[in-house]
Amino acid sequence: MKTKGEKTKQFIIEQSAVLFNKKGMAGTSVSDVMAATKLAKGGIYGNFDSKEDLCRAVFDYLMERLTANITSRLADKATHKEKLFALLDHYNDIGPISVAGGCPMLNFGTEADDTDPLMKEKVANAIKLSQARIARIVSAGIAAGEFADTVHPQTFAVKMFAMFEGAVLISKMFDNNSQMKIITKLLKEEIESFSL
Amino acid sequence: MKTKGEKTKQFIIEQSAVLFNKKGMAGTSVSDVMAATKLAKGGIYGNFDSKEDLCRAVFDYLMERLTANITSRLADKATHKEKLFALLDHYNDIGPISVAGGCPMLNFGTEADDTDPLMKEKVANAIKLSQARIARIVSAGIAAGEFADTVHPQTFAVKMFAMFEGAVLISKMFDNNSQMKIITKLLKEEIESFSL
DNA sequence: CAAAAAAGAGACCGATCGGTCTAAAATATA
DNA sequence: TATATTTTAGACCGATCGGTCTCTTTTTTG
Repeated sequence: MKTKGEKTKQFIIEQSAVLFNKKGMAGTSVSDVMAATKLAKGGIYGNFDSKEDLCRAVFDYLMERLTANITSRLADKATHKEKLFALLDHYNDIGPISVAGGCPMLNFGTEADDTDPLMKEKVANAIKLSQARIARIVSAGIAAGEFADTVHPQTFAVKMFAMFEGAVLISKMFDNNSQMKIITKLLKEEIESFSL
Repeated sequence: MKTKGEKTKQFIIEQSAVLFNKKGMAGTSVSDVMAATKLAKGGIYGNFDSKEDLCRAVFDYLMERLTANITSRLADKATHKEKLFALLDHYNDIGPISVAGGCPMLNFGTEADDTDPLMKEKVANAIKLSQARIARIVSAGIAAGEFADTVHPQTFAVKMFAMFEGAVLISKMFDNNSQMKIITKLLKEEIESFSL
């Protein structure tokens, strides 16, 4: 059974995740976390060595949630085209309203790149995994005879991922997802174009 | 003639631009700016009302520089295809090494989106201008009979810009521009495909 | 070159930063 | 239920935050 401490630790992560994703790592203070959790200093530092430590846990948590969300969306899809479309819809949903501050890879990555090498590596790894998921679906689709074997899985993954991250940034700045919709549409057309 | 104060103001902006672009707005302190400029508090606050004020000036400066750089790159290009290619090369150059911390729209935009509405609007406007420049070249290319009139300038601009911003993020996280090169290549192929 | 104006130095401000530590409270073990 | 252990509150720490203000220095103007 879960010990009290572990539950509190998880609670802190959950309550502060949105904060860090919205206001950034440097922009979120430990006092902010205290306010969000209604815990005192001791409650925070009894569960985390430092603010940095908490930041890393938060990023991991956000990526886990994101992955779980995607996994569940793809689970019941029969064809690989449907899987790719479901992936598109997922981004289409999170991009616009910035549900919890938008894509953590974009948020944490942009802040970490010149200041926090460890976090930077975590983000790099998350990007790798995200792209690998796309490439994997395309590969499987080719193997299943759904997609033309002229399409290069890794290249398409790079393209799709880059387009999305760009679209997330744009959608957030404009406070609407009109451009995200354009990007989604373009990618669906491209997927159709290499579908057999 | 330029007054001393104006020169100092410009000097502060130039010296602190890289700092803000690298470490972020929240992550850069006034002391950092003092160290970079070798000026005392009075020197900074005599020229800027607040740190926020300086941040905005820095963003404007970075965008001006970026625009000037692009303008000069496109100046001597004869065809619109060449202009688009020159634009691609520009991003290919700044993307990888993160010369001065990478794209300011990405850096400032990501940080500002949930915390600084004024900056957010500045970034949104900069994105609009960047996309408009691309769309304008494509439109002119169609008018000049260089490009097929089936291509939609605005849609292509959205796509190209999003792909680039995504590629900048990726390149920074991986500390290399291999994916930026892929993105560049894909876009060049697409431009070729609608060239007559 | 003298007077007026602008610019900058740096002491100082209260608030807040991330983090530590002890003592009390809550929980787990027996 | 008594004891051992874990967890949390919150006072406290020095450092630093963004920002102000006065006084000196430098620059501009006549």
